[in-house]
Amino acid sequence: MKTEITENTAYFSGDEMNPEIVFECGQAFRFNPRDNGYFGIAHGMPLNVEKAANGFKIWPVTADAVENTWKRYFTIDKDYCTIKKILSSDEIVKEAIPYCCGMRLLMQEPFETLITFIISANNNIKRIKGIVEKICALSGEAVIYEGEKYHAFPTPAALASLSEADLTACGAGYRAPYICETACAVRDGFDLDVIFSMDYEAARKYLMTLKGVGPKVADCILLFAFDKQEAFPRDVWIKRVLKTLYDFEPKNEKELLDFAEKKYSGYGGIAQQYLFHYARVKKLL
DNA sequence: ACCCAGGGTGACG
DNA sequence: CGTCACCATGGG
Repeated sequence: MKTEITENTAYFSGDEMNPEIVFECGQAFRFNPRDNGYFGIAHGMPLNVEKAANGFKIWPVTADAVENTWKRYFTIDKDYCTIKKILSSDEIVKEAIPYCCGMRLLMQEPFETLITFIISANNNIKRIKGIVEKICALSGEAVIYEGEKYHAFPTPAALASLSEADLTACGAGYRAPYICETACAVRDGFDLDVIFSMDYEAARKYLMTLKGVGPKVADCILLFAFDKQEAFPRDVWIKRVLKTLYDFEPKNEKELLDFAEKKYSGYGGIAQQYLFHYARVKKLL
């Protein structure tokens, strides 16, 4: 996509981007509707995101932040037009694509993605958002924007300093000890950035050594923070889609990954995201 | 009261 | 390797 910066606003054009789909599709939990777009905190900075001519705009930004942070966050170099063409060879994804106009996968911060998807286990999106906001208010650094106070997602050290009781009070339920243990592990040296240089299989195993991270959560983290497009998170919705639309019920992990690889030629994660959104808006049982 | 939500853990074959 | 009870919380 093309980038243009005027004042404190950056415009990206050349490919569709729909903030509503991007932020309501269950990959990110800290952006909410505001005016004609969405507003949230990412990388410790406040950000508005809105549709614009053949693309979208974000503000307030500096040229530095656009170059070093936001281009990457929004994966603006990824060409969804081509990906859609490839995925259209599957008739069922082809039917889902029109419902997903402007969908993009983000590259979110690894630690935030790790913790929020631990919270996502056996939970629903509305409640996940509530829990995350409470945790941020409790231990995230304050961010002031237009006179209002917001909070960054906590650092590993800040989150690790909370007690299980603190997290339970935020509504984390039985996931509280998982969050504590995993936050401590990262604070004490578990390296998340090394995952960028690992292949999908190795990265998945590595993440699953953390408490509260199983196969599905690991796939979400790999897809939504590390851009590992082979990841194929399998939640209750996707299980329904595969059964209802493909008459397919995988017996094990390998059978599912082979299916995804064959059907979606390396873009399983993106196909999955289209199907997830499609299933939800169509309320597929 | 029951069922569900972007599931994982630990125990047991 | 597969199965299964159990886990907390709030909304339908």
